[in-house]
Amino acid sequence: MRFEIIKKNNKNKLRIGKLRTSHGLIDTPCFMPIGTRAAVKNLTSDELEKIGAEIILSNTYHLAQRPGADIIKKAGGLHKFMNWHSPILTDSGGFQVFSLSKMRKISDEGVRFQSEIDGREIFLTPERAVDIQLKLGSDIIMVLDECPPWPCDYEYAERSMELTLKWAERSKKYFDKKTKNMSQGKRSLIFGIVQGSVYKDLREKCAKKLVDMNFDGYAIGGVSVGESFKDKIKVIKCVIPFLPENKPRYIMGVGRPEEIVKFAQEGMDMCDCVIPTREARHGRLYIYNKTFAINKKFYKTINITNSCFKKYMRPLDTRCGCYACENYSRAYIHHLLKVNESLGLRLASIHNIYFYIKLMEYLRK
RNA sequence: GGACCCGUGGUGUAGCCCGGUUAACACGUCUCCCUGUCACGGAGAAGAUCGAGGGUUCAAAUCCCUUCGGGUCCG
Repeated sequence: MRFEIIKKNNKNKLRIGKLRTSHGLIDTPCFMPIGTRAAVKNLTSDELEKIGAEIILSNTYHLAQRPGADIIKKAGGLHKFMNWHSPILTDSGGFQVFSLSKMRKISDEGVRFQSEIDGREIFLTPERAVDIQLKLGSDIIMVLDECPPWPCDYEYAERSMELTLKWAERSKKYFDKKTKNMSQGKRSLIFGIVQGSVYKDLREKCAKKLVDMNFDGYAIGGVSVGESFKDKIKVIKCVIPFLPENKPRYIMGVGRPEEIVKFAQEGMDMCDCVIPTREARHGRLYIYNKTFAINKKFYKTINITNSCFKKYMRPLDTRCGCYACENYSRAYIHHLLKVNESLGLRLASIHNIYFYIKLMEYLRK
């Protein structure tokens, strides 16, 4: 078994488990820091490891463009390339179908992007996306999907979901063919992605069909594109009953700490989000409140660039065990960000990722 | 002694020649936003009665005169 549930919470649907990948075990529920371009921005792999990150996420589209999958393959794979020895999940480029929607065209065959860097064409098909991810040496491969925008009318959502299903089928078929001779322990995992926007019947249909294809895990995509928290919960609640108990569930691209907690309590096992790293760079830092009560307001945020921290000589959080809090004051980090010193970005990122990683540890207790 | 240049938000400048609605821009300051990263990014706010005084004009940062401050060149 690649995924094992160790303990279930009797008050809610939270489940504590372990997922076995070709680069070791990860504890779930887990949060995956994002390293789109083979780096979690401003951090070394060593720092990430010390923070306690067990798995990171990287990106097919961006790496295919620069430096190119072949170069990473030549380097000995993404792990070796970036000196990260724990698992890596790679997103397929499906999110770029949404985020770079101005410069791409979708057809049944795949997605044609016009590079935002040099204008050249990048053609992703389900097969190519799998191929690239295999070259990268990804531990968890995501199928190419179309992440539809929000709001999204029913007709579009349906068409889009059907396309995502077709692509999922092609991806799985291609993946199976390419990996049939690999031993179970070495083989990457491949996850399907449930789409269908906020429409219950579409989500349901998509989930059922994907489960029939027998993926190693199932993701819920198409969230965190502008819809409300309630919509996200609604989607999760309608999808989960159709997902197998013994496979990991991944909610893509979320979220705020309180959202992650709720989703884990609904039975989600994995999540990822740019929030801790991006907001760190922009000065918003996460601080736990005195009593860690998971259902109440358990944290606050501060904007470290605010002038009130100019002379604040104590750490961001005196109870936090991160490198930034153990060694530096708010005033120092305030100063670094104000003068655009990259160390500021680094310390802020360390703190926020630590916050998220600790949150998952609390959840697993 | 003579000729000339420059004084505009905290800083650096544009606008002046050819006068016309709430004086523009960059940086700085302040605040907010960020959800499978086009992202050290984005949005907004505060802040100058244009060195001072007078004149011309319906109207002056803009034209004229005086004056103060800073600078350049010639003797």
